[in-house]
Amino acid sequence: MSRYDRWNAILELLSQEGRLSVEEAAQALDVSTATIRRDFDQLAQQQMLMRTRGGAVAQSVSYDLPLRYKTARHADEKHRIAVAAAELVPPGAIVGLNGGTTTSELARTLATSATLESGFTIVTNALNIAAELTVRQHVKIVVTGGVARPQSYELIGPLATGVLEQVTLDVAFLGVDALDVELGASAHHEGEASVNHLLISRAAQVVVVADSSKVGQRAFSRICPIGQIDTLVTDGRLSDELTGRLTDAGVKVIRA
Amino acid sequence: MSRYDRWNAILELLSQEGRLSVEEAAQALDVSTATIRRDFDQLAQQQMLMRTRGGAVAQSVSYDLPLRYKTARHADEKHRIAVAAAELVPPGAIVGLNGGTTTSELARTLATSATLESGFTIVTNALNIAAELTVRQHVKIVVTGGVARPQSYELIGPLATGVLEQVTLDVAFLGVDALDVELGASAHHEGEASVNHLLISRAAQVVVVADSSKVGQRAFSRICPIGQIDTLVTDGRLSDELTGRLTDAGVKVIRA
DNA sequence: CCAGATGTGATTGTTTCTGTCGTTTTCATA
DNA sequence: TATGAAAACGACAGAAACAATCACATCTGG
Repeated sequence: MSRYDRWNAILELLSQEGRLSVEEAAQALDVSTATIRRDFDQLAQQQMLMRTRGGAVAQSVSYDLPLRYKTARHADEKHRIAVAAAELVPPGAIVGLNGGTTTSELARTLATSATLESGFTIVTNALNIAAELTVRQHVKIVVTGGVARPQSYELIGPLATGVLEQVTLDVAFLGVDALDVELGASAHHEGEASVNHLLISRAAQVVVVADSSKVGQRAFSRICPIGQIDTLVTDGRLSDELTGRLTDAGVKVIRA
Repeated sequence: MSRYDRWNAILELLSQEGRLSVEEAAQALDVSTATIRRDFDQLAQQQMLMRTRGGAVAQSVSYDLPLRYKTARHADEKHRIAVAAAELVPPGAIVGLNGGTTTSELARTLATSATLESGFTIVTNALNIAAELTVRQHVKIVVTGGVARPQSYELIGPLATGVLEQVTLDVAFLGVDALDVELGASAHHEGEASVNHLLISRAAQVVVVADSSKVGQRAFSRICPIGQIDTLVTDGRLSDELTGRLTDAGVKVIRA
């Protein structure tokens, strides 16, 4: 049983009862109280719960805490990509993020970054990112409106574009389904592509974050041509050939 | 039982009675009078109550509890309220929901309701509700944009109002911090009150959902006068006297 | 197979909380 | 104003919870 399983179990218990004592948790999960204390502290650090003397209380108004400790595919690559991308953000910046697993990981990394402790702003159309980071006091979360799309948690449609037209971003991080030198960035869903297109058009700088398996692929709906992309942050597995072609097209490639 | 639980209980007793003696509190919570005195002093320091010799009295307006005190309160009442409120929604309706624990419970109830299996639409400014219900295929989720407020997960500000102006609702369910016959509905935070005000102004029918402890209370910022409220769904503990006064004011009261 | 990193449990000293007890302050009444 | 009872305060002690540390087990990549 990994630590993440235990964390999930703790959050599960906590969401049922509203509060949980160190002793109870230790018995329920069959570990020592020292471990539970460590877990509580770490979860509290992530704003998942509130520490009290002798236990912990549920933090948010939502009973159903997000189950964020899944063991995902390419987790390691995504994490490295996120760390490298986070370094591009100066304190106080206004950052745009669309939906996707890589951008979600990036959002977490940004929220826990030491250099950004003084605060910054995230503008996003991804519900999961917004819901997860809302509890962090030093991050201002601005959400586009719109209709929620179940598969990706992204908000799309005219309401989303209406809000995006009213904001300006320092840098937009774009998670994509596919990135091709000729076609540019693309997504599976035309509604997402449309909103993502508008998101990057509001940004002074456009950074695509994608693991190397996405590069060279094409998806149904085009987001933007390759020329609008300033930077690509990907993992080290990207071939030198693809890297060269992207660089020739004017994209700065960072292989984390 | 942690100190925060005790503080919760003290504030709970205090809001019911209006005043509370050291001796009463010590008996009710089964701790020494010394502890109660310490608690009273600490709560007074946080402006949660006013100290008197031998006891404490409630503040005139209720403040937003700091997050750390909050535990799942009145879970059972909230569930019954949610079930009763859900019966007011016909299939295919467009339903507005603001943030709060009661409306969150209502959202879950609506999503699992058998009579609504054919589908309906939720318009909300509550991130937690949106994030939780997005996965349900038969519910269309429309989210207002805006800036996320950590304490309540509500989206507020001009971006939120901009989106709300573009929609029309069949029925709006309003979770409130306080409901008073003279003052109407009110919230702790002026930004929330403003958005909530707009939400109900877009609705053909306005239903307030609140457990009985909220009725007769007043909070900082007014949402709307009592005349704009069509129905109140609350729990069975609401006194006949308060029920009568609300009915006289034109509000249909449902005690679940 | 080893070196290093990570996670867990036990031990030990430290902090925090709470109740008791004695003293001081406050308030009502004579 | 004096007085006595109730309330509040301050100091102390015991208990519970916590933090720091160390030792051991497990895992991982070379």
